[in-house]
Amino acid sequence: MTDHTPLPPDQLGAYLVLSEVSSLIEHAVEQQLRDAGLTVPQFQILARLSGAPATQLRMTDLADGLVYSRSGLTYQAGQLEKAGLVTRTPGAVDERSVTVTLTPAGRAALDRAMPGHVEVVRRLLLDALTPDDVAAIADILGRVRDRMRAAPPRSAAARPPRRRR
Amino acid sequence: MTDHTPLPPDQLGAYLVLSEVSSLIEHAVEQQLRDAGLTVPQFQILARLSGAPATQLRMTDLADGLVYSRSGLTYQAGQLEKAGLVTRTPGAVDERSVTVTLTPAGRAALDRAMPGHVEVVRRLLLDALTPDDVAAIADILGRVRDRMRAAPPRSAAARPPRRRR
DNA sequence: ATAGCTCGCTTCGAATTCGAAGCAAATAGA
DNA sequence: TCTATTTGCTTCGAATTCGAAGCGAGCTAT
Repeated sequence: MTDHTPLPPDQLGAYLVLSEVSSLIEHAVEQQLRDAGLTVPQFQILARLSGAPATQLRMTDLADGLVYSRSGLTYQAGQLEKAGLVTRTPGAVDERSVTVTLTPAGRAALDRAMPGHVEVVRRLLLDALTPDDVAAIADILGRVRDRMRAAPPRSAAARPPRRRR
Repeated sequence: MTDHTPLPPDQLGAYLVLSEVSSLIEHAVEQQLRDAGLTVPQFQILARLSGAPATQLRMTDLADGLVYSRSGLTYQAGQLEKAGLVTRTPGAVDERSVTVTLTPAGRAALDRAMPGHVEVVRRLLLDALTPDDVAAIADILGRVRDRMRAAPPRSAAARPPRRRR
């Protein structure tokens, strides 16, 4: 009953090493960002905003792309707002939506955190990669990502019908 | 002042796609394990125990390898013990250490969760990889991991001197 | 226009996370 | 040996996480 054909060792190994490396990087990044006074999710939010037109996005747009729970995003947006790194204003067209905008202070915080962030990623990951490696990673994992994104990952399929009492 | 030579786009891309893919996999795995009544850290602990001699390890051995805080491990070990999946006994040789042992119920829980786990990993990751891809991932990320493990990642260097008052 | 759904976000409570501090056993140094 | 340090783990409090439930705005079909 517990059959399901176990994974071949090499496939298992590839999976494990992928998890391990990204865990280690994430934890190192977390550590570094702590020194800069930001958490990982906060940094990700600011980074996304900084790349958006007019440095603003709706909550929903932030949620996609960030692998994050809705309520967690609300919480972190609140934290960022409290810290003055971001403003939340009612959506222009849709009264329900909320537009999150990067403030100058937010930009500054990001600029302050970024060099250390880059340094960590470079030291832990990039310096160990040849240009060919970089290309291979981008190619292979890019295909994997596209495949995963195609079959809706988390937000979709969620929200079961929601029957009314 | 904010210089530090930004990352070349291809390197940045490789980093981002790596993070993204592993995040997506982790969240999918999390979801699947939830159905099996386990959390990710619990599953990882059980999995490591199942592969250890006599299916037992000391807390410290568990801590290394798992990217996890000490106290978090204590917490999860407590949960697993409460659920009867694991026992904690004082270490045989060193009175301070704690030996964690997989129980038959723990083994059963793992056996119950594993097929679904494998299925998710296969569907999301492995089915998208050619044998060459698998080899490339293992090779490249294996090198990265070794390099990271060489320069102590988290447990080491921690514990600053701890001066006595 | 209006009832009933969907959508975007927030609130809620419970569970989990972390780092710092604490404790006791082991070990090293004198 | 006896004192100081290190080591292995737990406890503590605060912060963050999640999913479920809630709320009101917007659609849609009648």
